[in-house]
Amino acid sequence: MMVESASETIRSAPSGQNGVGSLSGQADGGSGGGAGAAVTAGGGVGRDSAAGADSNGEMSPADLLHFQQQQALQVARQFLLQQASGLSSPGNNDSKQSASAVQVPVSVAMMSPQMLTPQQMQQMLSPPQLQALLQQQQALMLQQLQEYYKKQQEQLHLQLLTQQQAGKQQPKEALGNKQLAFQQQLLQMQQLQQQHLLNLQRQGLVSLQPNQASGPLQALPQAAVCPTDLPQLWKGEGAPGQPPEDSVKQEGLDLTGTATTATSFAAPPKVSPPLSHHTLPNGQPTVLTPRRDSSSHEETPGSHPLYGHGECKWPGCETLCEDLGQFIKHLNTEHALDDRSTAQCRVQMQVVQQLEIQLAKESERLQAMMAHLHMRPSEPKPFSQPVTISAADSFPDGLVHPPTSAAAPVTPLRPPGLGSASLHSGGPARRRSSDKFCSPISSELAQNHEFYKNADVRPPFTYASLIRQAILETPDRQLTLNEIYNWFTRMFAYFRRNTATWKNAVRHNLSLHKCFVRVENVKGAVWTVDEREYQKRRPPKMTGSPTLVKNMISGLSYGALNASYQAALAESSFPLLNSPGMLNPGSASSLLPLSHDDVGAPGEPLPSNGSSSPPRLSPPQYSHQVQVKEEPTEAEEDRRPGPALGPPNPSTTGPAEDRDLEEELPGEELS
DNA sequence: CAAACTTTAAACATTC
DNA sequence: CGAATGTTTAAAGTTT
Repeated sequence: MMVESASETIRSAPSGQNGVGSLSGQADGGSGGGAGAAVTAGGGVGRDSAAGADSNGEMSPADLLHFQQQQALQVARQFLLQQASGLSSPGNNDSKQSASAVQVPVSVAMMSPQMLTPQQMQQMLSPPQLQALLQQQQALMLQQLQEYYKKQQEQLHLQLLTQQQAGKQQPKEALGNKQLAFQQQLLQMQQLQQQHLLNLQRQGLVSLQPNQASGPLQALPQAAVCPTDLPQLWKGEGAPGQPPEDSVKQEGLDLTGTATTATSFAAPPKVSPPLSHHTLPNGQPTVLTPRRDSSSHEETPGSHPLYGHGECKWPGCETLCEDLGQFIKHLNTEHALDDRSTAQCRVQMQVVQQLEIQLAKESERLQAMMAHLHMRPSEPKPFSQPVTISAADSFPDGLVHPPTSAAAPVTPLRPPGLGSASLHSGGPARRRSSDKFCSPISSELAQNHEFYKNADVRPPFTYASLIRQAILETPDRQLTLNEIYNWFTRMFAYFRRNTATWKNAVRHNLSLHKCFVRVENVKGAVWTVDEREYQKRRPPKMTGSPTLVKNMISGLSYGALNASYQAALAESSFPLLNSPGMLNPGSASSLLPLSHDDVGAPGEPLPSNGSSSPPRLSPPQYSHQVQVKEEPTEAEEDRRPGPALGPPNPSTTGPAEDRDLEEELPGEELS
C-alpha cells in the first residue's frame, strides 16, 4: 500500500494524453533526487567521552594527572561552548542549551551539535549568513582549540618534568605510567581535535562529509528514519547525542542484514539497522547503497541534495523555493518523516537499485563487448566510454562500477526500470532512442524481451524502428499490416492496451516513411523494409554527447536504458559495427535472421550520392565494404520514384545478397 | 533558433 | 455497408 501511495504522489505530474513534457521532468527528479535521497547516511559513530572512558578505580599519580587534564578539558569545553553558542545564535537565548551541553560528559566534539542543531541555526539565519557564521565559528573554535591543546601540552610537559625530577625515587613503572598517560592524553586530544573538526564540518555543511573517524557507536535513531530525507536525519542526529559518522565500511555488512525493515517503517526507530534494505515487491532484497556520504561532489555548503534550480527535488514535488532556507522549511513541513515520505523514499530506493543493477549489467556487457572487439582486453575499469562515464557522474552516488557490478549480474530479467516504469505508466514516454541501426534494438529487445512483453512500459523505440524490427524478424522479411499489429501486441504489453492510437501510428509510419515498402503479394499486400532508406534517415552523428547521456538517464526511468545506451554505443563509438564482418556475427544478428541485409544496407547507403562518401562510415572501413556490399539492392531502390536517389551506380554491382529484395521490389514497383 | 524527426489525430480514399 | 488498409495533412513535441 505504501508503494501505491508513493507512486501516486510521484506520478503527480500532469499526464495528459500528450503529456510529453512532464516526463522528462519526472525522470530528472527521479534520478537526481533518487540517488541522493535514497542513500542513507550510515550509522553514526560517536566517540564518546574520550576522557571519561578510562576511568580507573585506583588513584595512581597517573590518574591524578589524568583527572586534572579532564578538568581542564571540561573548562575548555565550556568555554568553547559559550563561544559557539554566542556565535551561532546571535541574539538568541541559548542559555539552556549551553547549560545542558555542559552537563553532558561527552567530548567537546559533541557540544556543537547539541547546542544548536543545524536545523535551528538554519531557521534562524539565511543561508549566506549561516554559511558565513559557520565558517567563522569553525575558524574560531579551531583556533581556540589549538590554543587549548597547546596549553595542555605545555602543562603536561611541565608536569611530566616536575614529576620526573621530583619523583626520581619513584619506581620506574610509575614513570612509565605517567608517560603512558601522557601519551594517551595527547592521543585523546588529537582525537578530540579531529572529532571536533568533523563536527564543525558537518555542522557547517548540512551536506556532510563525515567518516574518517569512526567509532563503535552508531547513531541508531536515524537508521529508522530511512534514507529519504537527509536533512531530517541531520536534525535528528544532533539531538540524541553521538554524531553519526557515517559508516562507509559497515555498509557492506549492513547490507547483508535482514531485509525486513521495510515493513516496519512506521515503526519506531532506534532498532533498525543503519542501512535500509528493503524487500522489493518481487521479493528481491534491495541492496541499498548509501553512497551519498563522502561523495559530496559539487555540494557546496549552501546547497542541498534535494534542492536545485530553485525547486524541491523531492520526487514528484517540484515546489518552488526561493532560497535554501525556504526550501529547508518546505522540506521539514512537506516531507517530514511520515508514511508518505517513507513510501516515496522506498520507491526512490528501488529506482536507485534498479539503476545500479542495470548499470552493473551494462558495464559487464560493455566489457564483454570491448573484449570481443579487442578494443581493450577488459581492463579493470569497464568505464572508459564517455557514455558510461557521464552516466556515472549523473549518479549522485558516484558509486557505479565498484563491486556492485560484480554482484549484480545475477538479476533475472530485471528490465531497465521496473519500479519507475510502473509509476509512469500513465503518459506516453517520449524519449526514445533514435535507433538508426537495428542492432541496438534487436539486442535490446532480445535482452529485455520478457520485460516488454509483460510490463506495461512503452518501448523506447520509434514506431519506425519497431516496425522495421518486426519485419526483419521474420524469415522473409515481410509482414502484412495485421501481422505487424500482432507483433506489436505480442512483443509489448504496452501495445496490448492502447490500441487505437498506435495502430494508426503504425499505419501512418508505414506509409510515411520511404523505408517501408508495400509489396503486393498473392495473398495481399505485405510490407517490407528498405534498409537503405532506413539508414538514410538523419545521419547518425551523435557521439557520446551529454544529451545522449541525459536521454539515457531519463529514459531509463521508463526502462529505456538499455536501448539508448546501446543505441549510443552502436551509433557513436562503434562505427565498425557497421562492417559486415563485425556486425553480422556479433550482437546485431542475434535476433535477426537477416544478417546480410542489415549489414549490407549501411554500407551502400550512398553510392547514390556519388559525390561524397558516406559520412557515417569511417572511410577505410567503408571502402572496404563497398566491394563486398551488394549494389543490387540499390537497383531495387530505383524503383522508388524517390527523387532523392539518383540511380545508384550499378558499377559495383551486386552480389547475390540482395536478391531477396530484388525479387520482390520489382514487382511492387510496377504495381 | 531552425530543421529534421516522432507522435497523435483525423479526414479521406480504397479494398476486402 | 462496415471494417481494414493506406494516404495525407496538421499540430505539437523532441532532438540535432
